[in-house]
Amino acid sequence: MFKYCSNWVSDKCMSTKNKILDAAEDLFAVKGFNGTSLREITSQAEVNLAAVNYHFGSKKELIKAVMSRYMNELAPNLETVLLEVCEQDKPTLTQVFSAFAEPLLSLNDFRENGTSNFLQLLGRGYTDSQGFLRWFLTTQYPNVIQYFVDAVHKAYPELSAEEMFWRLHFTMGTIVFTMSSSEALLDIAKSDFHQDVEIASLIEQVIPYIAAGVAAPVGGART
Amino acid sequence: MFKYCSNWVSDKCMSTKNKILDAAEDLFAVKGFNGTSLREITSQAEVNLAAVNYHFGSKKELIKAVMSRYMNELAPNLETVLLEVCEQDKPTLTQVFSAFAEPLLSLNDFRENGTSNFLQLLGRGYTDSQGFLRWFLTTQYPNVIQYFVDAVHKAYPELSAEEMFWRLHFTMGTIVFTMSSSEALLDIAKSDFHQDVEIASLIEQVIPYIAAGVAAPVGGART
DNA sequence: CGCTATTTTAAACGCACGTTTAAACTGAAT
DNA sequence: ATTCAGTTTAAACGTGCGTTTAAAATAGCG
Repeated sequence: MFKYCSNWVSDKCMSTKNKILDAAEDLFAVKGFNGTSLREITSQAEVNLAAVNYHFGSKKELIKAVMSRYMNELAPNLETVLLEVCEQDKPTLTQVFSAFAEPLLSLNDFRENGTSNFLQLLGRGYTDSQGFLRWFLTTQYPNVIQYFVDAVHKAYPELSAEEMFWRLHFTMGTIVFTMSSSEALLDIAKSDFHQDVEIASLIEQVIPYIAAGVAAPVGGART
Repeated sequence: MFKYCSNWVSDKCMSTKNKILDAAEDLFAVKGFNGTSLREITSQAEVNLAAVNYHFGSKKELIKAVMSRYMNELAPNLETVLLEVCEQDKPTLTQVFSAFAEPLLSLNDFRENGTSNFLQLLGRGYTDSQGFLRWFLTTQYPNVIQYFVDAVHKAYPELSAEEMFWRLHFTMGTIVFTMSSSEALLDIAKSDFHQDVEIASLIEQVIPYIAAGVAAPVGGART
């Protein structure tokens, strides 16, 4: 009775587990964690309702598993590119933020709609469930955050720790909010401007914005 | 049997209605709309469970009522200051965004913790309940949005409509996300930097960030 | 007061949720 | 063929939700 089994188990189990993860991911991204029931998930995954509790233990553990699948794929790549940026003498903020683009976009090879799904999940996790996912991410993947802070500091050393703290959270807000409502926004943009905006071009649009925001002069100077 | 009564009704009714609105506002801000039950609200308001459905008709209408109470207070003030900014020959983006500060902060005279409560509610409304509140706000208070767009356009006429659209949504994201997690962030800041950060100083911090973001050069120039 | 309209109350309704149970099934090793 | 761990299944459990009901309490007014 090896409940909550890991990845070495039989193919049949893997298939069910992954069917659940795939369905949960799609539904969580669109309707949020609280807004998605296990019955919806198991129905879309075409597995039995009890399978979630059998394989994952609880809904909360399923949420963690969905996020971990992405973070375990993404974290090493992010650490690599951020360290690369830090090797330069004087990186620019645009370089720092642009470094995120490639690892994020490569999530599309990992899963269909991987990039937008992951960013939407990130957005959900920050507002749903009273921040337990923020705790989960910051404790499970501290290196990514540390390397990022180091890179920003190297690009803009005049920024004090407090200002850095706030501006990085503003940036997180920009990304996370934009992506969690990206579906609606892309629809509006499509109908208003008759242009097909992809998630990649959205990332391109947001980089100059956050780079300029973080680069804003300190101490009340005016723009 | 005048159900769903308006404001001309007796004092007793007003009292119950307002007790519900006050309790609902506080709980919605902290736990979100989906995360707050009518039983929590009526318990905190010290009224009967059925009072919500008697006075407001449904939970959804209660949510609208909570938001309307703020927007009806805020919208005229915002329209005034934005029109004032527009009267200048060439307003700066910092002036445009700074114009929001005073009306937002005056919500603290309207209700205790009015500013942070309202901004948190705004954040909840954009991610909870699949955007029905976004529809509600944009259709009920279109002038505020229009005047704001006009002011930004006057401050930065080179910005194309598409870029304006995205940058304003990035800005919305920055504000809304920051404020919806402001409680947690202010706690972290307090323990990390041993400084007591108020909502007012948070607004001061965010204005240069978003002003610089919106002011970022167009067409892929580097910072 | 007595009548009426309004508000408050306690209780229940039906429903959907996450979770648990125990039996049925599966497939490989003995 | 039997055994048995691992997996799937149908059914149920208890809980909490938004909402409804009908009776009781309250206020306004002749």
